[in-house]
Amino acid sequence: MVYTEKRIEHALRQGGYKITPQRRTIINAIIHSHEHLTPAEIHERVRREHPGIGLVTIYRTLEILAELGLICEMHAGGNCRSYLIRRPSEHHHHLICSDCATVIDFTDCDLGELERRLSKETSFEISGHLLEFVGLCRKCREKTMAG
Amino acid sequence: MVYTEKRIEHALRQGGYKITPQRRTIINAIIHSHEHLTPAEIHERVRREHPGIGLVTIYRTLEILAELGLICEMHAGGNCRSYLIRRPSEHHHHLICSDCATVIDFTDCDLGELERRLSKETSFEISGHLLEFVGLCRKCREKTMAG
DNA sequence: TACTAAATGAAAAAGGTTTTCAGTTAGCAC
DNA sequence: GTGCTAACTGAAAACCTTTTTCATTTAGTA
Ligand SMILES: [Mn+2]
Ligand SMILES: [Mn+2]
Ligand SMILES: [Zn+2]
Ligand SMILES: [Zn+2]
Repeated sequence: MVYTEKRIEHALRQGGYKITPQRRTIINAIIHSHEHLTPAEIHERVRREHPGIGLVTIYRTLEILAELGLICEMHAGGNCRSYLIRRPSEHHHHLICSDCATVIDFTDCDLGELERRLSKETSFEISGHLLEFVGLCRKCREKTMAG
Repeated sequence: MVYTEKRIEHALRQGGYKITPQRRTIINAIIHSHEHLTPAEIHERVRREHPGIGLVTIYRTLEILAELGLICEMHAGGNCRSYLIRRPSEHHHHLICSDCATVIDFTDCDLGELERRLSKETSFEISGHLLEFVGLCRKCREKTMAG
């Protein structure tokens, strides 16, 4: 199941939220990006099509979309959240170099069994997970050796 | 191998950093807490013993300790980082309720094989990982059903 | 004891996020 | 269509966390 524009609008209506031009534009920006976007980045993109839109509106819309489980919130280092549309087929994780911040995506996390066990033990209904590995990439390791 | 005060001080010296009363107090606060502490929380605790210490000093010390790999940096929701001393024996992860923010710790993540494979495929030297599950706890599920 | 690089704290600056509020609009009833 | 109302928007201000700057102090060493 992939979240299309239509589906997302339906979910919004279900939740008692209105469909506004601003929200449509924001949703589109997130759907059409395969990158994790920060609120500021989304604002920048949305502005091209909808100048005058406020950054506040981005925040408010993101909050609703996250609450409805339509987008994933990510927390990387620093203090920048970023958001990605929830695409089950593109579920992925990150391997991050702690030195140069290079990011490598990987898709197979294989956490199903762990998830089932945790769910059973804790009575949680688990809806998602965040997995990140941190380490040193080859370049940075070689740099360290040399220095 | 557990990070004791002595060991941490040794690591600091190795790195060319000085041991100050302020740093000692900060390290102690982190060592003696089994909770994840935010910089502000650490400041609050450290103040009791060392009034007048600046929040800046907390930030600067945390940066060094993280750089030396002596503490783990965590990124939960919101924009609050938190830190925990690195205790290999207490390596753990979180299951977080997206509604009421209840946190349940779990220890067995079993990511060794995945880590080895990623390391091989990417030539990264992996030093750590972050794993969090998000879902709804029983109480919140029941609340939703009822409402 | 004297020296120097490193560390500290106050204050200001910088970011990111949230709140407030007056004006606007989507969705619905008629 | 017309009107109504709750929801939404944008500007500005408030809020919080984190970083930078700079004058002063201190740890570690000679
Ligand atoms: Mn990615
Ligand atoms: Mn914990
Ligand atoms: Zn690197
Ligand atoms: Zn809950």
